[in-house]
Amino acid sequence: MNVTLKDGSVLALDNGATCADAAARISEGLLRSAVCARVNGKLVDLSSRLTDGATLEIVTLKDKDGLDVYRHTCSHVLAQAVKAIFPTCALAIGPVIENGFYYDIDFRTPITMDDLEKIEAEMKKIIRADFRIERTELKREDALRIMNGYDEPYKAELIEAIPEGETVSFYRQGNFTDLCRGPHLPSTGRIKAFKLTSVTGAYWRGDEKNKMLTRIYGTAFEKKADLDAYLAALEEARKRDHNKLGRELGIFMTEETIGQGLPILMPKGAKIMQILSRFVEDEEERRGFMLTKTPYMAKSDLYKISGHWYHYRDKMFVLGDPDKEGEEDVYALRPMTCPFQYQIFKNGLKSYRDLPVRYAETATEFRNEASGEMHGLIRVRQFTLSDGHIICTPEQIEDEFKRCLDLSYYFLDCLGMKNDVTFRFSKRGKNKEKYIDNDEAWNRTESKMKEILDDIGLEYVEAEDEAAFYGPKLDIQAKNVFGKEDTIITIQLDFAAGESFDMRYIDQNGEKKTPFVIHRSSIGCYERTLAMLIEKYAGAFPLWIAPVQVKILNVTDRSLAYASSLAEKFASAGIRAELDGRNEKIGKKIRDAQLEKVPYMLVVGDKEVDENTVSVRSRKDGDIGSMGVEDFMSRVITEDRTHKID
RNA sequence: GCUACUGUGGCUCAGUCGGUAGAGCGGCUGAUUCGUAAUCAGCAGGUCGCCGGUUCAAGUCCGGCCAGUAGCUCCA
Repeated sequence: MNVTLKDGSVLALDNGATCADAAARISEGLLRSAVCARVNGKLVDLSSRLTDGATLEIVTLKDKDGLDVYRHTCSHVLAQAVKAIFPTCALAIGPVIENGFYYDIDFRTPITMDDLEKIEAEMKKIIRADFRIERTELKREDALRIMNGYDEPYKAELIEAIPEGETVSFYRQGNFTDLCRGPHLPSTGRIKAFKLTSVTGAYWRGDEKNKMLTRIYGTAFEKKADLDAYLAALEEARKRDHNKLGRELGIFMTEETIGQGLPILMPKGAKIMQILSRFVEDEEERRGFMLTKTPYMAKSDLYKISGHWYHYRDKMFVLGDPDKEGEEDVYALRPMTCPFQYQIFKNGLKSYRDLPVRYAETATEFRNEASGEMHGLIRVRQFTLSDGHIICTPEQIEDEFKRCLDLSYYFLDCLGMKNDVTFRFSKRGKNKEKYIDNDEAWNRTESKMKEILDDIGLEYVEAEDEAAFYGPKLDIQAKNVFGKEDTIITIQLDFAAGESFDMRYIDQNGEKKTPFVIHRSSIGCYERTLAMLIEKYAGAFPLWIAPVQVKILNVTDRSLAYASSLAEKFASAGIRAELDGRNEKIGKKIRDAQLEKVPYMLVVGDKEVDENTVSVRSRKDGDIGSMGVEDFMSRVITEDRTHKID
């Protein structure tokens, strides 16, 4: 029989030949590095038999799929080791993830990090034993009986989800057998470098109503050196953690007597937020937005109209007891700005000529997040959102949506984050209780958004069950140093607000019409965006964002008066400068300014005083020589105005 | 909220078998006036997260609470 290889050549093989036989025919080296095979585009074991006319590609660790198979086998080795040490535990699932794998296990008794070492040792034994890994297939009913017999309720539940009459596959290595679709490495000895990285909890099937299982995370690489490099890179990334760096740099702090999720922005953090919000407000104004300032709280009645009282109340800070007091006495801190800005639209009759109306607000909002969900500046209970709403005619949706995206993209560009984000089209899910019940409107709005996104040519992923309760969203996503993805900016279509808030405008024909609403953030929530910036730049912010742009360092007391006059001059020119007038050696002052990550340091001594110059040191390039004071100032002002990114 | 872990001067950490708290950095004071990543010396600073329990004795053991970290769930 013949099989076609990836390069188009044809390989003649004996009938009944396996993928491994084919690999051996190509080269011994390939057989040694082969992980699995891709036959007719489908990943299979090396031991699987080929058929005449198939297309074949031998997959190695150079291929991401190959690495995934390698790691998946590693998760089976983990399961085998765990079963050997804790025979009474029950296995759930053990998939591959972006940088490794995990296995969810019900230990039935708690385990600790110390147990990880024991498990790793057992895994090494299994790898050394080099068990052959064999695939077998069973009828669903037989598989179910066996799993129930082994007291593996999670596996049994997985099998139950498979349609009756189908066969399911198992993989056996030594005395251990696991339900698995495969494929796998040919033997356990092929694993060369792995490490178990953490142990945490995770709900069975991702549902908080289910039992919490123990999840063991691990990773594996082709070579020990690759594993070490990965672990070192992880260490390196953690040094950029905003939650650590942000505190060290005096950007924010928390205080337990104030409460969870309530960070204090210290002078430097507040400065950055002011720089950003001024910039955002000015640019929004240029693009036709009107600034509003609405109350931080409202009576429950308002949230009842918006629907938040029913869909969102457990996340709201409610003032007063709805059960005891008259409902009109119950207030709640705002979790969003929408219903407040709608009132502005409703104030006075609107004509189609007024539309689109664009409101923007630097809006502080409050959400009572569950206690375990807080994280530095990324997830907090009080935050300030560059919030805004566009009220427009249905015909204007497309243009307005594109303008919103363009604005956000402009801000991301100025922050240097344009290439760090991905786009997510968030749609309604199957759990319809979470969403406003109106299939027609959902279908219409979701297809409208898809049409717009495709027209722009945006690359995006579609996500089920991620929409707002009132409509679909375009979420702009970014990852933190731990690889965890969060939404930083969102643009949302809302088909319901116009009607529920009784918003109207008069059209060309003198008829009352209901407008459409777009919710949008332009630069996101300032706290979260700041967190991402800290991590991106490791605290060394571009000059235009840096809370301190210039540090003036006098060499001796003789140059203190000159240094001090420079500080005043810079301040009146709008340059954020600080004087370090301490009686310290210049080396010490430079070191401190470098650690503070100030973009420019000015060394001024007798020479500079005489010549009316400054000796400039850049945090990035070191000493860059001396220049006239005016020259330096115009350099800083230019970098600031043009939002230069290093 | 759930699972696991953590909490000792402002910061980073040490503190053995339960015997009454230690360092470096930082701060203050003094000396030094110095040219591109740490000058020297002296001094001060702690209800060991909080509350309770066991004990002759608790930073150390036990329980509860608070806060933090990672993950899960949820979300900007």
